[in-house]
Amino acid sequence: MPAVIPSQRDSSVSNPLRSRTRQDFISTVGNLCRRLGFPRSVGQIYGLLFFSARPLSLDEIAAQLEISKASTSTGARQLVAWGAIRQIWIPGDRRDYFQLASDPASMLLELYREFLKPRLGVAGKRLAEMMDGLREDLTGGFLSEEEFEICRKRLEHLAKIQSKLQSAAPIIERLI
Amino acid sequence: MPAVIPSQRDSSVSNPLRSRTRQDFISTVGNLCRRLGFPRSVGQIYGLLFFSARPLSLDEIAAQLEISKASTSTGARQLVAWGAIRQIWIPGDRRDYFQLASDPASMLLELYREFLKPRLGVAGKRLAEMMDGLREDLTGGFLSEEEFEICRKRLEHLAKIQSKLQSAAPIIERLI
DNA sequence: TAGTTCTTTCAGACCGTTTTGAACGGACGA
DNA sequence: TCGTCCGTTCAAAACGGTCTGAAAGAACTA
Repeated sequence: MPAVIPSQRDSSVSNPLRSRTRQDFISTVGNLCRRLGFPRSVGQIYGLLFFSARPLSLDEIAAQLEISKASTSTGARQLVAWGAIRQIWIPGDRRDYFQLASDPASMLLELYREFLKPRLGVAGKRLAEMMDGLREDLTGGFLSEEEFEICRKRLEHLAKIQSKLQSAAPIIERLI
Repeated sequence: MPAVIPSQRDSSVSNPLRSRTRQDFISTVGNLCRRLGFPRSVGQIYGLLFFSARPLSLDEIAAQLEISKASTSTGARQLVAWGAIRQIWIPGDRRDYFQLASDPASMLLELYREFLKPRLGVAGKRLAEMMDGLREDLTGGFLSEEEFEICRKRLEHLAKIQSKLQSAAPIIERLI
């Protein structure tokens, strides 16, 4: 029988569990994620690894955060996909270990490229389609001439903002 | 007894309700809001007013979107606070009318100023506090020397990113 | 002051998402 | 081939936040 659960590791190493700052950090990142529309657990995992000097296994992460292995598994894979953490293989150990990726800025870049950038492109197409649709609605008699003109102006204004943002994209990328 | 509910307005005006493009726009903005963590109804109201040539009353908005007056009231006030829409008083009419604010870009600016910018400032203070807390945890024996050093480096990296973003703030503001 | 009209507030219903325990599947060693 | 060890997937529960109907509030008229 196994002597202890994996999370109760060698206590000769000082236990970061007792660091209050670390707890703060974990819950802060957790809340940040929640506000951004991601699962809180994703942020917690990142926060835990941020304050961990060595790679942690799935079981260790789940035990220290007191969340299920299921959440840990999906959350960790999410973070790996974003380039926020790395999966480490330790020879002779069948477990997956996770470690913070070296550069937190690269994660920001990845998130930007995955979420914001594609949406900006889609938005441009979408706006163009809408302008066409608007014309059809006018000829179809679903809009008066006056309404069409106002909507057209507003859509064009939006399109201008969109192209401005899109042209700013390379600047932002370089910034990070 | 009232003859008709206020939303059933003079049908001599061509009815934008039948514009398919408009429906698309409303649901798109609604979904966008939902993804950003705001109520869908807020986006729907904005979308409706975006395609409306004249100011609409609370009742009209609620009726056209088929949502409750309660949601409409809170949502509209939210949008007014962001500068996205304006409240119009029509002499001799006690109802509140709402109209799209002239400049959608100014709403972006307002949202940026209200949400992103203050958070950046708070984040800076927070990181500084954490650095202090980390030192305390070290002297308190809750962290080993090695762990402290690693965490310190990472926190400093974050702080660098934070200050970079904060210094970029004026650039973004000028962009919009 | 009573009555009307319109907006806001609030407790509870409701909905979508995250989280969980349990079952599954794959890889390894004996 | 069996038993063990891990990671993933799945249905269902739990949670958090929005939406609603009803009641209260505010502003005005007669």
